[in-house]
Amino acid sequence: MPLSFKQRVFLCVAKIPKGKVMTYKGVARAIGHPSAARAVGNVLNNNPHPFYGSAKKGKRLPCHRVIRSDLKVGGYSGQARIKEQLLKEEGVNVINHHLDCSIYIRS
DNA sequence: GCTCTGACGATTT
DNA sequence: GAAATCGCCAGAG
Repeated sequence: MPLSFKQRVFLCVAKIPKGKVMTYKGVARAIGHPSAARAVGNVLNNNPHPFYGSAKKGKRLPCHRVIRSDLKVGGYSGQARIKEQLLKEEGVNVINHHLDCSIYIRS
């Protein structure tokens, strides 16, 4: 049985290396649904393993590394501020509320 | 099976 | 360049 849409999103986001970010569109295309960027956002919203609240274990999902195609931070369960902070901590340059285009992975 | 929602995307104003 | 509008897809009720 093929993995669910949310499972694919989960795995794809988990593969994003530290210090790099991926767009919702990129993730959507990576899992075979180029126009399902919105659905990807839904999955992350329902993501059971938030990054900022996890102590250890590999079950954490670095959803903060997923940004909008506009290079904007996007949302984060109502705490977009935390997301931006985490990105900065990982070496991502945020310029005028826009993320550095040189660290964004295009598939 | 239909309708509403949403951490989006691209285009137009 | 920013804001508003329409279109998009997968989940939940």
